Amino acid sequence: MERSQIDRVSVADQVASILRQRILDGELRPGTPLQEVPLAASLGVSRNTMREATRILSLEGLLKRSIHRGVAVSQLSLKDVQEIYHLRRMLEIPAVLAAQSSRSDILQEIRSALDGYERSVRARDWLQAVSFDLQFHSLLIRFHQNKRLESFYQKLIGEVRMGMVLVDRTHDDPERLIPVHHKMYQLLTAGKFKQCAALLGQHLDDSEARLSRVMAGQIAKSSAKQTT
Amino acid sequence: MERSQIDRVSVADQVASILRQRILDGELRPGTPLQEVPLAASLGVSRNTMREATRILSLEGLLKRSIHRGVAVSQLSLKDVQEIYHLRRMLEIPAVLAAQSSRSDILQEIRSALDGYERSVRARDWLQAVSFDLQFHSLLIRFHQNKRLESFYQKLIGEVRMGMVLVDRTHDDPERLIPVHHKMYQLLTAGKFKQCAALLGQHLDDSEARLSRVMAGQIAKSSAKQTT
DNA sequence: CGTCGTTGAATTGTTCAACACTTGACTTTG
DNA sequence: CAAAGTCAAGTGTTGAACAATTCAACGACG
Repeated sequence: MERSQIDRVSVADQVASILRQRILDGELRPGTPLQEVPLAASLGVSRNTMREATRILSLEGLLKRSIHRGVAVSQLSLKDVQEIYHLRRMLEIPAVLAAQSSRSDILQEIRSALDGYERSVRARDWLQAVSFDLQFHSLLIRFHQNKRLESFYQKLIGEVRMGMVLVDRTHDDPERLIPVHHKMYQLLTAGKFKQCAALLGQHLDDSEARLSRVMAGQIAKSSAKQTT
Repeated sequence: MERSQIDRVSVADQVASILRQRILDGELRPGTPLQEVPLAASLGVSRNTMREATRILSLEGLLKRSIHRGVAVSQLSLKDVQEIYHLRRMLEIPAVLAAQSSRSDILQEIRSALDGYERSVRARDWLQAVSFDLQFHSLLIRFHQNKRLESFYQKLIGEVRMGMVLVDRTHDDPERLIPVHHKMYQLLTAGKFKQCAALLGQHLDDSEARLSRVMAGQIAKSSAKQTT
């Protein structure tokens, strides 16, 4: 295991980060079982360290642990999607309402997330586009100025992203979402928080519907055993 | 380590539960350092298992992990208290507003938490009183019918409780809180959700102020090194 | 023919012992 | 008295071993 500079985090944390990345990038798809020995060997760490890493990710909700049956990448159900979006509405909308134009630092970051999103969409980089989209929303949460809330929200976003990367790029048009985000940004800078909140609410409804469709297809596919 | 029946949870989870209990009961006070070897030995488990347990609790926020410096029971700052109560208001008040008298199952549980609270106060059992108080509020969150929210809230309540058990029983009158909770229950059963939410808001402000006072004293005490 | 133990390999759960690395306190030195 | 060096204690990580459990294959039995 390489150590370029001074580690300020444990190896277990690093391993967790690597796996988290792979899950969120869709490289490890929901349902995929992870075996301790081969995985630990492939990353050049001991089994104990790997166990700590999987423990971290299972507490984050990205992995599901069944005793004596190993861990597997979590699979969202439709109910999960409902739950998550209920929370997103509950957290993001008040965030926007509590926003203040004075927080130009956050607004600026939102702006650059927006730019990054447009760039990624034009470059057809779906993965990066999803990242910027979710970063846009994460930044809204920052208006609450609450660390605990941010980390909880981040956990939710991780779960959303796990499903998002499975979206069929050919049938889903990411370009469609640019104007909505742009409009929200404009309303924010103009101090029209209520209008922005209303638009955000619609956007979240739309987003939920889209993700639900994906998950429904995904669940159907996984329940049909081997039909290659 | 005794195993009475069929374990459906790992030893690490059990150890985590034991430590969680000790922290929430005030047996392990904020700031207390935990050493792996003696602790593992005293509970009859290996160091690795103990590490998994502390990993769990540190992700729950009950323990603080400093690399190469060990773990210690978390110490809430005044800012932490503010953050937590901001969240409590943000979650509990909408919960009450989303309540429905039809959920008589929850209402009934609230009722019994209330009864338990009164009983504990009369029995001068401060620890149990705190438990019932916090259970009362946890039940309100149930109106959201959202598992993720419940577990997040439970984490917050754990942190609150860690501070609550340090309250000076002699200077603080737990009996004072009975009428407020009683009134909230009445308003709930009567379907007067808005009034209930308003009262809850006041109650939370009061509760925050009280806890802040405790924490301020606690922090002052811990910053003054040895002055016995 | 199908159901129910039995067996056994594979995998996870847990322990143990060792070593590397970091920290903090103590000691030495200029 | 401050800066550098020394050292013990504690954490981070490893590797190997053993126990416990699961799962699938197999065969006995009704």
